Amino acid sequence: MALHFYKTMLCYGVLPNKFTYPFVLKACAGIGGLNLGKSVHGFVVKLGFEDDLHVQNTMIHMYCCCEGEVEFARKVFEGSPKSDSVTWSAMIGGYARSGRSAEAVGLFREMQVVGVCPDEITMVSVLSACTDLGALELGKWLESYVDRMKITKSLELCNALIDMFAKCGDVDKAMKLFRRMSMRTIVSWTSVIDGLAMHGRGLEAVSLFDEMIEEGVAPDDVAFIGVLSACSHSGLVDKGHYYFNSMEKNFGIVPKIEHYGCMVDLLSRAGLVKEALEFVRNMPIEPNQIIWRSIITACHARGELKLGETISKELIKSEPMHESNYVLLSNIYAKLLRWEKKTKVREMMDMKGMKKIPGSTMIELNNEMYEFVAGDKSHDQYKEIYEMVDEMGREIKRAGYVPTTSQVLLDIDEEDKEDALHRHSEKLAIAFALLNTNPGTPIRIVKNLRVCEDCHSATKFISKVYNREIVVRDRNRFHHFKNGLCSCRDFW
DNA sequence: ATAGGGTTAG
Repeated sequence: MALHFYKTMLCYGVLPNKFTYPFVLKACAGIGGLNLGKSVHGFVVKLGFEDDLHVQNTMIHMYCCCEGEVEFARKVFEGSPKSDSVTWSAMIGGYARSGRSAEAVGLFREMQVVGVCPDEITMVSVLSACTDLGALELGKWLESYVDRMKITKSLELCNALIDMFAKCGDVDKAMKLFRRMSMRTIVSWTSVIDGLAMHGRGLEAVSLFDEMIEEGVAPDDVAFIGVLSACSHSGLVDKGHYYFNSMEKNFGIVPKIEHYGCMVDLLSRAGLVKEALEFVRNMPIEPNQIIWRSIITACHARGELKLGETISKELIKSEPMHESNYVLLSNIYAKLLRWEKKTKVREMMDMKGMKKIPGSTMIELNNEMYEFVAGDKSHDQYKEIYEMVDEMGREIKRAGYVPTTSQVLLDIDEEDKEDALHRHSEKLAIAFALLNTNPGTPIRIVKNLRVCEDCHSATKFISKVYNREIVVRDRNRFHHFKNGLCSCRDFW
């Protein structure tokens, strides 16, 4: 609409002024078309408004909203003669939304060096980057910074803090903040329910959801995803059915593919593979690949290997360029000890020029994020780290650990497989943490994929042998390892 | 007169 008026304005020969452009650029941002944005940018330059701070700020925002065009935004940002908190927030938010969280945090640090004061919106943007990184220490520092600088704790800022604490591994702190809030929206409730769900505290999540309804806050579709995934991560099958059925009946919310996905996941994880398949058959909408993958994972876990193989093959046919489909099939062959078939899957991937997404683990130490990938030797300390990994291996074996070699992708002999397992990124990160932190300090790591069976088992032993609490955030949820046990109770 | 922000299945 705004753009329509702008075009009409130009047609009639009425000259826009510098106040016009923020509106126009904002409309472009909403559409996200790069060419449109560029042509408006051209007009801005022609008319000489490019040095106006407001125009620049909206221009940065506009480029950030065009898919994958943060670099254009960065150019405008670099070229701005003046900047204020809005300029920096727009750029930091742009990086955060495009998954370039480390750069977002870096820019926030730069902002302080330059001496521009962040406001509550800047803090929301940098907090969401921090959440993505899983950097709890940074998050805590940001919270204290907000207090120190007397930045207004707006509702959105509180929500961002809750989400940060929950996703950085401290749900109890998230819960405390939530309880202290005077005003809460559905977003506040959902953030803390999701947080509890991720930590496997399903019963608490469910009771909070009930409390929300009692308080008269109507759940929306996102809140239902939260409560259903809480049921799924904690094996609350009956409760899951109850909430799913209540969606339409009591709240008039038509379940979407995500909700069906949660239900399939709930049944699959609970080991009810047949029921999950039955549920898929009766769904009124087409199941997607996510749903099939969660069934295959269940087949793998429950030993329904033939069924898993059949579905995997179908999935590869319909989505041949998705590497995780091959990984699932190859894991099934590994469990069947069909190494030749497993190698074939690997060859299929190679032929299509695909690679397994490398597993990586991040860890925060002394205000710095360190990233490890399997077999990584780029770190200064790598010799010590590998020695520590070997020592860890010896110590936990003595405590009863038996390596789970079936998930190693390569067809190599048992000893080499064990070796490959020892070089998994999380083991490197844990060794690095054991070397560089004081005894008894909890270790927090963030994985980009799901934690593998062997690392899960090894980490349990490490937590006992080295007397450390180890908190692992993987792609789906948290694992709190303590004294040889994991909070997921091996259910994940 | 104009600009930047929070929750989403595996």
